[in-house]
Amino acid sequence: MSTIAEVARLANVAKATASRALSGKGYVSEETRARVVSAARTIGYVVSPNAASLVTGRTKNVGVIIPYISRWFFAEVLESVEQALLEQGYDMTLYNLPQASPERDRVFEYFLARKRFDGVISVGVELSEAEVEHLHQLRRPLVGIGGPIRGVPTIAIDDVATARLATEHLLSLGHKEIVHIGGSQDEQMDFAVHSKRLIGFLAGMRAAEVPTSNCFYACELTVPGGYYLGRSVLGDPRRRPTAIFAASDEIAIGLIVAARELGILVPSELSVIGIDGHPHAEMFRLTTLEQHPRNQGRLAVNSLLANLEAPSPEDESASTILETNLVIRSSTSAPPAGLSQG
Amino acid sequence: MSTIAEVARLANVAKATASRALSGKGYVSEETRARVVSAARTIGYVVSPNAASLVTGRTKNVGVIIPYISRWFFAEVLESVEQALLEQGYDMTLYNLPQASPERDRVFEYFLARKRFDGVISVGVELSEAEVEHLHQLRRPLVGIGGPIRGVPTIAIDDVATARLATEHLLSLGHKEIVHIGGSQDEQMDFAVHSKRLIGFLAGMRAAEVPTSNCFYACELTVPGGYYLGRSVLGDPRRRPTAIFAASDEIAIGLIVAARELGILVPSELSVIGIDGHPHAEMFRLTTLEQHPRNQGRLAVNSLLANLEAPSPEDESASTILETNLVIRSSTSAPPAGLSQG
DNA sequence: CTGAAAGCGCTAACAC
DNA sequence: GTGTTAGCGCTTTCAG
Repeated sequence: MSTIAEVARLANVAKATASRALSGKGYVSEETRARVVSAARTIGYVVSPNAASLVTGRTKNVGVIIPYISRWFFAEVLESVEQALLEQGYDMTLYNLPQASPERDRVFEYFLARKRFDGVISVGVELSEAEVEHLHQLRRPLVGIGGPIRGVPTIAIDDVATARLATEHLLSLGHKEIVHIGGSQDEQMDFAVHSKRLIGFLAGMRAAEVPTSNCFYACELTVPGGYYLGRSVLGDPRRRPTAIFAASDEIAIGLIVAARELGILVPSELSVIGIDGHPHAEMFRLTTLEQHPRNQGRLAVNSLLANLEAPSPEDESASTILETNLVIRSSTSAPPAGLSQG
Repeated sequence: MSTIAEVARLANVAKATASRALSGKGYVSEETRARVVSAARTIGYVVSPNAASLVTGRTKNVGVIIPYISRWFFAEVLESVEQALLEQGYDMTLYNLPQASPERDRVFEYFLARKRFDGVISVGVELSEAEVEHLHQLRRPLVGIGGPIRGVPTIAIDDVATARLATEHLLSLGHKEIVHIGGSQDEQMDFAVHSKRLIGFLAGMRAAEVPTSNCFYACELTVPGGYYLGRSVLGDPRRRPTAIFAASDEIAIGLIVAARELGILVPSELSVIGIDGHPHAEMFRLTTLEQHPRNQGRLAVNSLLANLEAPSPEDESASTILETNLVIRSSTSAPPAGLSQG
């Protein structure tokens, strides 16, 4: 409602001075500044970022694109990103991107093209060449979370190494009958995460010279996905593994529910390890590798804002690979047969 | 990058004509319009909503305030709101409001005051008088989801009636030993939802003349919350109920996990009914009352945008109470003892 | 240190 | 139907 002109009038200064006093840019005497600030407070003045951005080019608004809101990992990233942005005075505009679709195209061609953002954070979205091109045309800093984007700094974990680590953990306990349950290799999405985790798993198994036939099953990356697959995989005692490496904690939780229904004790008869650090891990006796979504969110925001302050030239493709910490949230077990390894 | 002036030059018209052609407001000959549109496409022109909003007062941006992102109900509302807004060409700026805190104050006093929004949707947040006042001062339409806000239209379910319905469902199956597990009455938040559900529960019980001493327990509204409480409540066979009405599906799921660990069969030995319509209900044999979060989100957006088009005078406080449908997602059972009810 | 003036990109009156 | 003009609220030269 109130404009800077009113503040200026009330403080008996020019608009320019009021602007300087309020924004902190440029010289203003302490006395004048105090008068302006008090005038602003009196009439409840707040700058209009719209008007300001028209002249400065800065909007104090960051766009975030994300494929899911309700999956735990994404929700955590979102919360941390929003919080970090707010602390710096930035608004967060959210786009929940569907898979390839007309609506998705519209986000890139229309919404993101409106020059509304100082920068864009892309969370766990595999972008097409055309989409990356659209984003680069904005000439605004861009940060990815979850996987590489051409010419864009990225925060990510090393999926292959993480999967291998999880596998090695189970192997070190003496397990030989290990199964990996992850996303479908056909419906490859995100950053081929499904493949990478499978690759890491297989690498770990092969290094330990454990046979790997029939030891991979695919399902949806959700609790019910893991549950229904678990009922079928664990239902057959002949091919029942002693340990499972699940590609996400959601799958792992579903598997554990299925196992319990079948009377299989977790973890004594079946060890399960997942990836994420889900808050339900403890109650399900789930071992999990922490992915620290909140850290990833904060790192992304910091990186983006740093780039905004001091635009770096062309080393933009530098990516940050996070270290994964093996956190034993609960007791994984040695296999029932008690085979010792090495 | 490109401005409407360039489009105008390329199409050999004045800026105003280009504006009319592109926005569809005002008379433009079909021929001219085509020329302008093609010119715009050639140079990849997209209007700057910032500049436009400076003169029109409209921003094509809606602010959403919400207390949680990762809880299923809220995530669903958020997804549906975002989708509905996008369809209408609106951006969604998200504020994840913490409980009363300096950060929260800042959202109301600073972020929401920046005149950046055409309207605001408040999801499941109990607002203080001061906060409502701040919102009203924006002179922008405002819609609430989840509970009443003074002078604001609201989308909500009838919590008392819903709780009573759930209770009556259990009573009708013949249960007498029914317990209600909900949010703490001390940490009252949201819209006294905890109280309302307790009230509805007690009303149902009393109408059926079933005693209600020691039949309410409080916990956090999460899966672990329900789980840990369940371990203690169900661990004592002497006071074990035959049915539980949980204030949320998350609590209910946690309870079921605890029950299963204790060897209690669900639903044959213990019936559990929750509220929400959570996607995990089926795999946990959970009966649930649907709350239809996506519908609530869409209704809120429709109501808000309708108000934007044609601002209604002062009947703003009209609220929409959604009907709750009793959806039996899986089999609730009669109590083990098989007492039949008149 | 402060003021006057120009202009960011756009739309809304008002002429023609 | 279309062009001209003014101005939304702000920051930023450029004088003083």
